[in-house]
Amino acid sequence: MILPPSFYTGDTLDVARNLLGCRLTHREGRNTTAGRIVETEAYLRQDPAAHSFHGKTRSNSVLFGPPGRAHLFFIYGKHWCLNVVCGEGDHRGAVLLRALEPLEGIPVMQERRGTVEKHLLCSGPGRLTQALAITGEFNGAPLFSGPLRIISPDNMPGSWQEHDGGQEIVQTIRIGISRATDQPYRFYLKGNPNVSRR
DNA sequence: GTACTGATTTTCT
DNA sequence: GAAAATCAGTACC
Repeated sequence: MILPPSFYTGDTLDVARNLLGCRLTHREGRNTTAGRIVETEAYLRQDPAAHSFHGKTRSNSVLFGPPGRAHLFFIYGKHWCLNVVCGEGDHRGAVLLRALEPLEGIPVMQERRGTVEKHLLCSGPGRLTQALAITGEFNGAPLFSGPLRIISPDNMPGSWQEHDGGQEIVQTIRIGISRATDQPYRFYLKGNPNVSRR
């Protein structure tokens, strides 16, 4: 089932954890690409590392809008990164999708990424957007309707953490930031080869 | 396998 | 003008 808007109004850290195991799909005619989310990072409202920390600007305005939408930002002159807006009011935050396990449209991903190695297709925030062809045009797009969607795991909702037969979740510090580096807001599925870094 | 470095552009702490 | 939630290539173990 498609994750409903209400899923995203929860606590940002819970959303980051519960997104693990869910499926991100991009449907574009015959080129559907999809992957299972295996790594996320949470960025809270009062978080010096968050892009929203210094207030609303032109590029981050989506972070101040309704939850359940995509926020795309361009970084280091090359890469698009995909945030999921979540929380409500003062608790609003964002979840950065950092890595997927490729599931659908793998040949298309290989072509877009310029490699056939499965573990290099979506193992990083810039890599997964390139593999699924997600760019700035999706900034503000909903994740519960339209071409971009996040689907819950196939079995019972509420059992994300068990759905892989006791799949363990690792919680640790975030990557690639220079502020609030000691906060354990990164989550990934233990042992998954598609995680960007151990 | 890890470690270092350059690329390239958008944004505004 | 500097910084940025990154990646790919190269060097070396």
